[in-house]
This record gives sequence, C-alpha cells and structure tokens, in this order.
Amino acid sequence: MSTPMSTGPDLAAILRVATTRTMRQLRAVGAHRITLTQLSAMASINLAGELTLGELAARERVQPPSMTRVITTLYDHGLVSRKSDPSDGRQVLVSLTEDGRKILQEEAQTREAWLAEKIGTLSEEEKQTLMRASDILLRLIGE
Amino acid sequence: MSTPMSTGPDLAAILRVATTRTMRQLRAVGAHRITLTQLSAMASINLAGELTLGELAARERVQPPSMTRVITTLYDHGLVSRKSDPSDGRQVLVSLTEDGRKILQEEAQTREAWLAEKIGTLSEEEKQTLMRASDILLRLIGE
DNA sequence: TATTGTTATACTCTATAACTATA
DNA sequence: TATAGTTATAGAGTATAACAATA
Repeated sequence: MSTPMSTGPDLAAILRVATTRTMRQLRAVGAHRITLTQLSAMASINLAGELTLGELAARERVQPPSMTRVITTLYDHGLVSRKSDPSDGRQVLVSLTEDGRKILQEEAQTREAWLAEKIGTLSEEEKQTLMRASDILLRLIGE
Repeated sequence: MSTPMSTGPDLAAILRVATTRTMRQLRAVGAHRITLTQLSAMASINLAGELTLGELAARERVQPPSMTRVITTLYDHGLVSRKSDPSDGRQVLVSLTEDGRKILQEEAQTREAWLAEKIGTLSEEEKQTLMRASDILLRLIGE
C-alpha cells in the first residue's frame, strides 16, 4: 500500500510559487518590441488564424474590455487586423497582419530564449516531465 | 536511437502559455482580503521566519522598490512587522505578525482552493508529474 | 431583450531614476 | 564610496460598470 505523496493543498501551493516566479522572470527578461501580454494574444490569434475578440478573451483568460485594449494597441502598431463578422455585425474578427506574423515569430523566439537555454541543460526525462505537466495544467484550467 | 521528443523552443512556448493562463486564473478566482502578490510575499516571509527586504525581493523576483510597496501595504494592514537590523541599520528585517500568520493561512487555503479541487480529480501519477515539474521549474529559474 | 464589443474609470503590479541613511 | 531601502514617477495589466450597436 503506497502513501499518496502529493496532496492537493501542498501541490497547489508549490504550483502557485513556481507559476508566479516563472511569470515574473518571463516578463522581466530582455528588451522587447511587444509586451508578454501582447505576445500571448498574438500567439493565440496565430494558432486560430482568425477568431472573434470574445473568443480570444476567453482563451487568454481575460475579460473582453482587457482584450479590447490589447487589440487596439496591436492594431495601432499594424500587427493585427479587425473586421466585422459579415454574418453577425456585433462580432469582431481578429487576425494577424503579415507584419504581425513576422514580429510574433521573432519576439516569441527572443522572449523564450532564456527559458529555452535553461531547458537545454535538462535531461530528456526532465523535459518530458515539463511537457506533460504543461498539458496537465492546461487541461486542468480548461484547455 | 531515440528521437528527442521535446525541443527547447516548443517546450518553452507551451510552458509560457500554461504559466500565463494559470497565473491569470489564480489572480481572478474568488474574492480575497489580500492580493496574490501580497499572499506570495507573505508565504515567503513565513517560510523564512524573518528576512531582509532585499532578500525577500530577490526570492520573489521583483525589484526592491516593488517590494517596499508591497510591504508598506501589508504593514499598514498590520500583517507584517518591520525593524532595523541591529547590526546593520540600513537593513530592514521583515516578519509576519500574529494577524499576518492567521490571514496567510486562511487566504492561502481559499486562494488555492479552486486549484486544489481540480488537482483532486487527477491521478496520483499526474499529481507527481506536476510536483516534479514544479521542482524542475523552480530549480531552472534559480531556486 | 440578449449579446458583442467599446468606453470610462480605477486599482494592482512592476520598473527605473533619484534620493536618504547607514556602513 | 558603497550598499539597503525609500520616494517619485510612469507604464503595463486587468477589472467592473455603463454604454452602443446589432441580433
């Protein structure tokens, strides 16, 4: 009979600490043309190709007004395009411009460079643990 | 010969997404008496017992002025105490008050409740994967 | 009426630069 | 002079409430 090693509360606590510190590091590292929040939104748009602002807000786990602000800034910089959904004029369809795709590619790489470098020092088994953990986490919080 | 399954860049990208979404969820969930940033600082103080503001800032991965602000707010609410280090008057030693310890315990629990609940649905193996991943992450970013 | 997104507003989080106090 | 922390200031990130446009 094996004793459970990881209880919910303890694991939740260490996950919170690991998440907070990783996030602060991700925000702080390097000098960039776009912020981490913008990068994250752009990556989601790129993955979907085209999607409504509401759907994007849901995927990014922010409220619609917050996403409106992010998209407005990206639009002003020419990185995303907006258009009314022809079949429902209330909805706004968002996609990346060509510039947006280029910037995303470059910035994602430099933004994640420090992490990728550290990851390079890990064993294959450790990398797979992180990959599996990411999948579990994303499923846990609803995709 | 086995092909490496997880390359640095891909893993860095999925880790970024998982971290960002988990963080937003942690911030958004529930109604609280203290913010997530305050909870995080208080947990670090509690772990150390007593430590300098600079050391706390380093552990929390923020700059000293940011930590000064957090501590000032907590001090105003009576949750931490500050005193000059008797052997070096420049340094400020921070610790939790009795109220602080009580609030920390209660808030940590409710703050992490949604996560702990979701964790409860995981298999023992999945929980251990998350636990190992947290350890790897914390080591990766320097403790 | 209900839904989608925007505007107005405000608070949290964090940083850099300049300053004060102590060593 | 060098170090620890604070003050001043500003920008990023996010939310709620109220509104406008469309369905």
